[in-house]
Amino acid sequence: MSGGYHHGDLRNALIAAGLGILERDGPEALSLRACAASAGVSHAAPKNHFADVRRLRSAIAAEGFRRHRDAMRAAVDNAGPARAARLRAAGDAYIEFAVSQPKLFTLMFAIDKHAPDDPELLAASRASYAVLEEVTEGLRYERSNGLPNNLAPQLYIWSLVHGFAHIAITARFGPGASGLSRPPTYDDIAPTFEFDSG
Amino acid sequence: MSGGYHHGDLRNALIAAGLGILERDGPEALSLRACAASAGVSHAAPKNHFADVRRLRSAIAAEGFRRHRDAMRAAVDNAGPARAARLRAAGDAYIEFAVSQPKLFTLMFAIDKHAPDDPELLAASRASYAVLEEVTEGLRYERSNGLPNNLAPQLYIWSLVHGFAHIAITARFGPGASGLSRPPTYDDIAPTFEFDSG
DNA sequence: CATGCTAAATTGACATCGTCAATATTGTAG
DNA sequence: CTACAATATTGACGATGTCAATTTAGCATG
Repeated sequence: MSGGYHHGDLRNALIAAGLGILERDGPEALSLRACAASAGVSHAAPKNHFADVRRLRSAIAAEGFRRHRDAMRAAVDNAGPARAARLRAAGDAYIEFAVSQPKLFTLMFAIDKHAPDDPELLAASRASYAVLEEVTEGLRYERSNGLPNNLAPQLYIWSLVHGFAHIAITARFGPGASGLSRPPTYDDIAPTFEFDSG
Repeated sequence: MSGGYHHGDLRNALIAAGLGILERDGPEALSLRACAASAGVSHAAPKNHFADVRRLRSAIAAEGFRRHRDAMRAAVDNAGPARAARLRAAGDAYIEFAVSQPKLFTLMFAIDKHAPDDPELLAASRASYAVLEEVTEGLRYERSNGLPNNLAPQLYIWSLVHGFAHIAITARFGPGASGLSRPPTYDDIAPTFEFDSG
């Protein structure tokens, strides 16, 4: 079946091609036609699997979120039972993923380039967030500055980690490349937190 | 001079047109030709002022950073002398800017769409960061979790605020729209900090 | 085995975009 | 007044997303 008129698994082949093109040539080169060519099919073949370019990008972003989740999942599972260690492992994996694959990470959060209603992307991103929820469960969040404690600690941690990762990638604005001469880690920003007893 | 063969101030007119198109029709519509048409000139006229599309986007992003800075500057100047109030004002302005103009804010940090060496953009972004540096000066940053304190409090605050703003805009991944039913503010994430005496 | 249906891929076309080269126009310095 | 430099126009090219029409292959049904 391979090489014939019918590809067999063109949808996944296009996603794989897109991941390669994105990594190699950047987001501007990530076109429907380039993916088609890379997969060895004609320029209009993707139409049968993706309604438009946004759908293809959404599918690639969804694959990015799955890998993002897998990276955090593996790191957490490898971190032992201590909650602080698990949180740190997840944060490290989050940042490491972003820094090692900045183009994919950027696409994952480039909402303008997505299909606004892609259920696969929604599910994949929620699965990724679920790991953060898991490792921040039972986190106590006390502030002594007298301000109202409006936000869940999950969102606090996520904001901190995500912002740091995004800034490390962008490296514009402020001291170049976040002012670090080595890869950034969760320890760089880890705030003071305590878990509930147990 | 207006309406004639020579425009007079086409460069700024194109930036203004671009800001309008970005706000109204989104980043996909922000094309060189659309800006030219909106400014009432032919499709190739921008070539005399911007070498390519990336230069135009960089100029628009630079204008975004100037407005971003002005918003924080005004908020800080309006916040009185208390350091905590000034920090809060800057953080609020940062987040408010991002939420009220998400497309412009996104473009400002969309490094892939910029000219990598635009000095105007670099200067504008640094000026914006300078406000954050100012309001975080003398901030004490103590952590009791035994982790190394690697990062300057400026970068910690910036990561937190930027991440929260970016997440509030993206609103994908995790609880919809950051789980808030009202506009996010700096108070939502303000950590416990103290300033040096004085 | 033959037949027809359907999914999937191809070709060809079109509008739009960024970019370039050639040309035309204007303002201004000499 | 004249030449020149800056700026704008026109026309063209390749690349892209998308659509319509067509062709092919796999599969079920008789």
